[in-house]
Amino acid sequence: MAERVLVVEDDAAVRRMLERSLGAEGFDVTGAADGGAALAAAEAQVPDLVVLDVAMPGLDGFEVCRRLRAKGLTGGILMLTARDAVEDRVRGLEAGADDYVVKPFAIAEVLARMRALTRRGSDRSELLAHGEIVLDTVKGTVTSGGGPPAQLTAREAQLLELLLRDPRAVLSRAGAIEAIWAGAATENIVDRYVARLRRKLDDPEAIRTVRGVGFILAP
Amino acid sequence: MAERVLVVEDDAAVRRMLERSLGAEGFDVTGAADGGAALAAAEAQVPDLVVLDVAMPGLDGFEVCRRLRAKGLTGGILMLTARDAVEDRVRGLEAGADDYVVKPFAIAEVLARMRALTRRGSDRSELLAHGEIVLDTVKGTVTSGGGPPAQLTAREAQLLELLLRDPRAVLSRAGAIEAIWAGAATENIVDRYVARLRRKLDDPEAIRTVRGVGFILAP
DNA sequence: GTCCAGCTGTCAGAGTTCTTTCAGAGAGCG
DNA sequence: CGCTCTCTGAAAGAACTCTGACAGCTGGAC
Repeated sequence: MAERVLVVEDDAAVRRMLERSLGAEGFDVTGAADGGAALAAAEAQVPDLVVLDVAMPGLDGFEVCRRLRAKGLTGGILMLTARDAVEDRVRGLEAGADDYVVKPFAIAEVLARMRALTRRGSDRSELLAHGEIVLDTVKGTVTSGGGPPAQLTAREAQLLELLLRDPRAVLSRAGAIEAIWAGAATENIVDRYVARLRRKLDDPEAIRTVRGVGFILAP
Repeated sequence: MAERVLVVEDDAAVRRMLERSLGAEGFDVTGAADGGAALAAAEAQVPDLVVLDVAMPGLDGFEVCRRLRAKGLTGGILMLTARDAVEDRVRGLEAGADDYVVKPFAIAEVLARMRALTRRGSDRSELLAHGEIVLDTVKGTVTSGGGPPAQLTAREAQLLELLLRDPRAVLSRAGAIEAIWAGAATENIVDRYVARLRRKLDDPEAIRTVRGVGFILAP
């Protein structure tokens, strides 16, 4: 029922982080530490999606990707590539990958790309809601309380999406920065965007501050 | 044990099909043919999930949704909307629905979304309870006696947690100061926070003073 | 190429809330 | 009654949050 995802990444810390995040999103996650393990795992149980690091000892990501496709894997393949390796991306796509995310990546971005890959063929537009707030994650617009839709910027939309994906949990500044800014930003940036969202939502109460912890959507 | 589902759909053929399919999946299904019947059924037995057709004569799905929420229904609401009515989806979500499926729908999709709804709401907060008091140690909120949750400050929450972790023991001032203030504070600080907790718990008796010894939760 | 507009991210200071102490009022006990 | 222990209001200081200002960046228009 849940989508099966195979995470292929040799760095154990990164792999565990991905496994945890994807698992929390409802994916059924399997990890593999190298190309050989990845091929074996894909054989044992065909995944719906593969998240594949390019740089690995032994079989590299391109080769794994090619072999998976050669075996007839039709699911989406998302590659993780280094920041400045433009040609790697081309090679990855040529090898049969569907999309790529640049390292260091924001979790939110990986999730968004994965959802885009699983969505292919389904006609579902991307709406996320909680209370009066409805976010269109494709257009990047929100409506709240029947008012006219407000256009959000990319960051604003990511932050609101993060809140909406887990509407009863407190989102910590650190968690938001990890998910959206890949861990590289001042904590104050979260406050800054929360303030902008509160203004665009036209309701300062829509996002509450939990002092010392983070932010949470009003129930 | 089984989740109670209320299916609200005016087309008898579709309704019966849903009832049969959901029943086969182990849900405990009740059907309603119009908005009025739905509200009555929800009153009689609060459902865990509601599957709600938007287009109905009389009270439409939006209105039913709004009224269910107004009555305090917290369970998931899944709306069935027409294919090309994006606006309807927004309206539905704004009215308090949690998700939607486009008609004509695949029964598998309805099931998948229903399972997603039952799975969610699992906000992995840590709860500590004793008697009527329930402390959420992540959000730092308490509810006591069914009232609305009160937000605690960091220190207040720490002190209450200390009491709740060993609800039958008397907590001495020295012990509390050791645990929370690392031994560096005036003993009076404990009295001060006990007083605040008594007020926020809305029950001065909830924490008793053991003269000459310390404090203990009421049994 | 240059200009412009909008988006991002940082900083510092204003604003708000929490923490802690103190002193004196209040309550229990012999 | 007198003593000790407990409770509470006030207030200073600390911690946290919010916001205006600003500079860098990007992408599009000309």
